[in-house]
Amino acid sequence: MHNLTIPDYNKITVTEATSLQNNLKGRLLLTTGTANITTIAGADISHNKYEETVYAGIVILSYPGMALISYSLIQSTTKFPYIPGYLGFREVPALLQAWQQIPVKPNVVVLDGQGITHPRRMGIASHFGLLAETAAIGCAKNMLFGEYPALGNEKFSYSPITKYNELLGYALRTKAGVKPVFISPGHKISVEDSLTIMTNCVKKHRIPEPTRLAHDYVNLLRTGKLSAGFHKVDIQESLF
DNA sequence: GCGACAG
DNA sequence: ATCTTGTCGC
Repeated sequence: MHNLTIPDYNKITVTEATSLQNNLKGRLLLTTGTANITTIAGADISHNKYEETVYAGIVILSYPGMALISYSLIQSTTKFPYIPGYLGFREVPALLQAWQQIPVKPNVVVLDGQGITHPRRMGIASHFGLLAETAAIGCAKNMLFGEYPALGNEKFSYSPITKYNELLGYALRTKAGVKPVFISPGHKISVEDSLTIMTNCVKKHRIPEPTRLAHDYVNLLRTGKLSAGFHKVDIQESLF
């Protein structure tokens, strides 16, 4: 009585997609369940312009050390175009494929996009978290929904993202004088913990390590420098 | 109706 | 997102 069938995203219409988002949002859990986090993943998609082929990847790092442990890469295709507000329908299917070939799942996954800072609270992080049944956080480079007051120019300055007086996430300055990133919980995590966790993932770049490395690795797959599959990283090699 | 609009 | 050269700053 609570299970709904997930349709084929290659055939779904935008109207049906909106309906599914409204159904899925009722299942969101915005409290943190994971007591101790020792591993965190970053997920991202890469593709060549005008092509339906997508290169998906999930990298797993130690937390809070941020050392690369392993990564899962997969090549797939999508018919769903990029439409603001519906990113999950385009990227989640391929990401779930990459997720399935990971033998030991990470404690939390960081997605490149919004979590609940979305018109129907169903940004890609919430969408992925629900379907993969995992804790997930959205870390976006740009805003989609909500407002935030100006934040300080110093590193780690932050300000709340709200909509109709409801706290949805935080704008976080990861480097002094640089545009902030936008954090929001996806699923199975709280707004406050999302900010704390992402703050611990910041190293030397504007983009926190999980999605930054995921982006680098899916591009290595797309350009043929790495092969699809699950790979373990033996020693601390600093490819990036 | 108009403007905005993750990747 | 991808493409693409130079350039400014730490």
